[in-house]
Amino acid sequence: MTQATGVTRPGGRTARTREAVHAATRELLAESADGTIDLAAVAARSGVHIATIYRRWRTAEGLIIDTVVEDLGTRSPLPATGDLRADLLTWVTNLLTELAQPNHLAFFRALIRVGGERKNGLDFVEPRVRQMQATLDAAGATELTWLDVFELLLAPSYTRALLSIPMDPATDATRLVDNVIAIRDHRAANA
Amino acid sequence: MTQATGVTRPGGRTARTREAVHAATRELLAESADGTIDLAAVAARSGVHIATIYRRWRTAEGLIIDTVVEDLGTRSPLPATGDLRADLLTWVTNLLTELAQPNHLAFFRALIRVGGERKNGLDFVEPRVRQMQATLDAAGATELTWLDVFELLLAPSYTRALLSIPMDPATDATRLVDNVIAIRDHRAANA
DNA sequence: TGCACTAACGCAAAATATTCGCGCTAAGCT
DNA sequence: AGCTTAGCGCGAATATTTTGCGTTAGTGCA
Repeated sequence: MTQATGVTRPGGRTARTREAVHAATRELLAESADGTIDLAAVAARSGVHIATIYRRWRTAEGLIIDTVVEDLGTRSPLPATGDLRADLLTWVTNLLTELAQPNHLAFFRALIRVGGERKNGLDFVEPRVRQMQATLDAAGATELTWLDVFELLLAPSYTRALLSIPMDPATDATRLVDNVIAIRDHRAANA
Repeated sequence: MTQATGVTRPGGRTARTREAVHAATRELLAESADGTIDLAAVAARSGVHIATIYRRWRTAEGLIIDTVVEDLGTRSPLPATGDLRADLLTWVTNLLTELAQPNHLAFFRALIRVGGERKNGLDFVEPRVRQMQATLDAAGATELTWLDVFELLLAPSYTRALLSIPMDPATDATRLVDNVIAIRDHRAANA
């Protein structure tokens, strides 16, 4: 025996397969109106056999998550100028605008379908929250934590998008951010 | 022609079928660990042919929503004593406790899967919000609207449950309610 | 560099899941 | 009581997902 068993082979053909399927998924997701993709179509467009897709990603949701998460890494950094209100406003406005895009909604929808079974959903939200922490630190907002950001900004934004409750990025972002500021001031006063 | 066409027939056999399927769904949902049900199992337990289930409810999600929504009507009323903080605390603590139950989680998950395609998700949340409005009115909290309740209490609670982010009903309910009170005070001061 | 080992793939068949066509039963109207 | 047809059961057709098996090609080691 010249090689240990159970070793993965991420390079070569496997990498090409992965990239081809991801590309096809991105395209079909962009064309999809309801954030759903047909695995048979992914197989046809990517040239990868459908059985391979089922074996590697198990479900359409898993494939969507895997694909979109890859994109999330290549985001523009968040503002951290020290002006908490302005920074948050920029961030939330961007978020609400993005959530109108069907593929981001598809991502979160897929995430929820997978739910708590395989991964902790927090693992996906955490990178965003981590970036946000830098904005909080720059503003010296020691009264606020990532949990506040999650509860006051992320959760309402995503939930409204998921339930198709219509929203106006400018107006809604302002109210949500005002809430954060009010809570911060309230805690600072009671400290 | 002695009868107009296109008339539905909700009584008799149709009603019996509906009830049998609902009962089977409730049972299987209670037994299910991940909030998923097998339509073949529903058909077997209810004695209703599986083709009928597919025809009437289209998908497992539709069936789950239809079943759980029926139960939601038979809830205990919310407290509306005029003590806003106490009332909200009772309500949110109950909500967080309920969300730990798998079948309620299954409901919301199914709701999101159906998403914006068939119904407006707000239609399901609206009854809860309407009840909550009575609590707000009793406390004379004119600074707050249903949207604030949705954004500050409902959205964070559901999102945390959906993403399997662990929570402690007592601690988390307190913080969420404190946020609402702080925002109310803040708006009252700036009025 | 070449060889041994086997992970990952393609293919086709099997197993499940979903939809459809058709006749029959019985709900609801007159 | 009679007539019409919505809604159901049944079985077949179609679509989706899984599995077994032979082949191809990464990867470590001599």
